[in-house]
This record gives sequence, structure tokens and C-alpha cells, in this order.
Amino acid sequence: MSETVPPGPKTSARAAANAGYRKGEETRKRILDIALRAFGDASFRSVTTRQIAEASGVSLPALQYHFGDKEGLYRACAAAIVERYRSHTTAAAAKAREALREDCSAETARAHLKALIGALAGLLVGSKETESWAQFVARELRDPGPAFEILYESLWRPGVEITARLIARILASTDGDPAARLQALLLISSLLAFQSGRNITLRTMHWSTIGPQEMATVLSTLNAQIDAIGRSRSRPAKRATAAGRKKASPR
Amino acid sequence: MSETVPPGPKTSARAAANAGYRKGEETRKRILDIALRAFGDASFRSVTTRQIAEASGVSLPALQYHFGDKEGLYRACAAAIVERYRSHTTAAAAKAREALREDCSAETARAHLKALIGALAGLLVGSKETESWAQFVARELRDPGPAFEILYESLWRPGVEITARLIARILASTDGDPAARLQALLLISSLLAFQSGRNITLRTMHWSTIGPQEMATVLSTLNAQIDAIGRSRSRPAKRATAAGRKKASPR
DNA sequence: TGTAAAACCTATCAAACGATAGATATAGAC
DNA sequence: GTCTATATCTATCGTTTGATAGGTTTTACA
Repeated sequence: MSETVPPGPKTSARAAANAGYRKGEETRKRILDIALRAFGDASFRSVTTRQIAEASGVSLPALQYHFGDKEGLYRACAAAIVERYRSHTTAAAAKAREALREDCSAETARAHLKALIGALAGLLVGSKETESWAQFVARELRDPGPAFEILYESLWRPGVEITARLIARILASTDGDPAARLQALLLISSLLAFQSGRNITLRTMHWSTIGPQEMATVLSTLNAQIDAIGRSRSRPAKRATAAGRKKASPR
Repeated sequence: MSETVPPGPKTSARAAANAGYRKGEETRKRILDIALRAFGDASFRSVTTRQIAEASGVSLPALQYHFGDKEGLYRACAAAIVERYRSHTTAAAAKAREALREDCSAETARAHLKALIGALAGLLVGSKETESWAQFVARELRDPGPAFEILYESLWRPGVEITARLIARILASTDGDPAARLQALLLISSLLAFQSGRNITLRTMHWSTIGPQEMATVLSTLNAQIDAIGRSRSRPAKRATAAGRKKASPR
């Protein structure tokens, strides 16, 4: 694993280019799946190449053959997650972008925001597999390691940006509005924390599993938050809010 | 570090019990501070006993003398964080409990909730030190290790419980209401994610630091969320909400 | 002074870990 | 059969890591 560029199928000018083992891609995929789970369950440093090799049924240097070094393997996992993320959120995100381009109303933006959060939640629920992804992503974003830039640029940032733009539309403010951005940050952080912080979520909620029903409950709560965006200011209970504000701001 | 019970000052029946070095407590504290920062910056497994010993200016077995083994040191750090947490939130939490005992109004509960969240935020802002705590806590709760039970039982659970009770009061529901609990979970997760996920927070918000002003912005947003609790249902825009709901629920 | 306790040290150990050298197996073309 | 490319292996290496054995230093007290 001294070479970070994983060896790929090099097309040789020689006619024997199709020779050799034919199971490489299959083995590579098997290793990648095992690694995704392992790196989802524990940190980069905690997961050993030996444990992945053994679980994959291959020898240690086979990992290096396919992925270069440990970091290369880790980054390949991140790239796989990004790919899956894209295939699940592209539709909702594209529709949201289209609506923004057409200068849609605040309520339309709100609906698109709910659809986008729904799509994101849909990506995160349903199997141990997706749980590993969420944990992988949360851990890497929290404690930046070899795959941070991949996940930040290709997953986190696009998601937060489109969310922030929708919220800005709801708030009738500009695209760069920090308040909208902060709301987007908190909203997506909540969702990610919910799924990736599985231990405390299950224990706090006294749930035995996180399935579609539990996810629906969470989405319902998040949708209520989305519904509340931009509306607390026009509340008739404005005085009470202002009083509450004063009390909480002895800074 | 083969003994998990750290050696303490044993009171001997012998008159010579007060003999020996007198700097133990000072050394212990220095090691603990160094360890708190190190374990805040990186995971249990990533931080080495050698790095802590070196930074503390002591030899490796000195760690074992004071704390038993590596896990003992880690748990001592968690206990220190819990102690600090308690000293910062006890007042706000006690007032909230008192108010709940007196069957206070929803708006009073809301004000107490804001005060509690404010106290919690106040614990997390201001120095590299508190940043380490937040990261230590978030990491350990996310990936349970040697100190999980300490932090869960003594920090996380009490915080979420009192928050959930306040929210239940706002919602005029019972103490065990899952909806209130979920809101509490999401609220505290947001705050913790905000502070512990420093890298993505700074980058997402284009901030160069997280100081009192930035924290105030976050609190303002969280207070808006608190204000919105229990109020979206009585909105005159109820129809629009229901329509939005339908669109986001093709499950 | 001697004794004992507290606190600290150097040197060493066994195990774990990522990576590498060199070899081998598989499979197709000629 | 040979040659070549692809894929995989065993054995080994150098380094790191938590822990331990045995020893030393500091300090108070009789």
C-alpha cells in the first residue's frame, strides 16, 4: 500500500491484455463492502487492515493491490457513499434548483425543502448498510481524516447549500443569508446526528430499532421545524417572544 | 496500568503516613488537563499514553501510578467533564425542576427551556478547553467507549430528561411523551453538533471563529425553534401545512 | 540517622500494525 | 507448450503501543 493510486485495468497494446485472474472486480467489491461496514462501525485508526482482509477472505497485500494503501481504501469507501448519496438525492435536489431558478414562492420552497429532507432521510433508513454510511460520514466530518474533503465537497456542502437556498427563499432573503445558512446547518446536523448517533437515539427514545415508523416520527418533527421557519416573527404572541428573548440574553 | 482503581492517598495507621513526595496532586491535575485536551482532539485509540506523558513532562508509568490504566485516565477525564457540566447547569436545571414541580404555565416552561439551553451553550463557548469537552462528549456518545456510561448517565440523560419535561409542559402533554422527548433529543443534538463539529461549522458558515457573537446567533435560532414548539398546530396556515405534509409523505 | 510512604524513573517486553519482498496461481493469446 | 497480464499469496520487516519489572528520588517523622 505504498502507492495511493490503485492499480486499475491497464489496457496493454499486447494481445494478451485479457489474460490473468478474472475475479478482480468481484473481490474488489467484496473488500469495499466489508470496509464500508467496518469504517462505519469504528474510526479509521481503530479498524485494521488485517480485520478487513480476514473478513473479506483475502490476504493483507490484496488490499494494497486493489486500493493502494489504507487511506486509499478509506477514500474509496467515501467515494462509494457519495455515489449512493447522489443517486438518491439528485431528483429532489434538481427539482428544488429548478424551482429556485423559476423564482418560486416561499411555500413552494418549503415543500421542496421537505421533499429534500425526506429524500435525505430515505437515504439513511432501512438497513445496517445505510447506518454504516451515516456513521462513516458523521465521524469523518466531525474528525477530519483522509476522506474529509471528498465528503465535505461532494456531499455535505451541496446538501447544505441547496437547503440554505430554499430556506433563504422561505425567509425572502438573499442566497448568502447567514441566518438561512445556520438554519440549514442545524437542520441537516439534526438529521445526521439522529441516524449516526444510533446508540443515544435508541436509548433516549426507548426504541428497539429505527425503522420507517420511527423515521416518520422524526420527519414529522423536522417538518414542523420547517413549517416554523420564517413564521415566528409574524406570530401574534410577538410580545411574549420578545420577553423570552430578553430573558435568555444576559450577555 | 494493570489496576483500574487509581491509587489514592491511603491513610496509614503508621505515623509516617505523611511522608514522601508532596506534588502528586499537582502532577495528577497537570496530566488530567493534558489528557482532556488530547482526548478532545482525537479518539481514545488515536491518543497514545506516550504523547500524554511527554506533554505532561512525566514518564509513562507515572500515568499508571495516578490513573491505573489508559481507560482509567479516560474515565477520569469524563468525570471531570461531568463535574464541570454540573457546576454550570445545576442552577438553571434546579429552577426548571422547581417550576415543573409547581405546575408552571407553558410559557414559563418555555422561558426555563431557553435559560437551560443558554446555560448549556454557555458551558460550551469561550475557550479551546470547552471545545475539547464538547468534542470529547460528542465523540464518546457517538462511538461508545470506556466513558460512555459515565457521560450518558451523568450528563446526557439528565439534560435530555429535564428538556423533555419542559417541552412536554409546553405541549401540555405528559412527562413521558415521545414527541417531547424527540424534540429534546433533536434540540440538544443540534447544540452539541454545532460546537463539537467545529470544522464543518466554521467552514459552512464562513466564520473564522466561534465566539460569543456567533453563539448568540445560534442561540437566537434555537430560541426561535423553542418558540415554535407547540405552535405550528394552531397556525391559521393549517391547510398549507397539511398539503405540504402530503407531498412529503409518499411512503 | 533510619524508616517508610509517596511519587517518580529507566529499561524492557509482548503484541499489534501497515507495509513490503518475493513468490505463486490464474487465464488468455499465440 | 511459452509468454504475459492479472490477481493473489506467505513470510517478513520496522515501527509503534500499552504495560510491567525493578529501581530511584523525595519527603516527613521518630
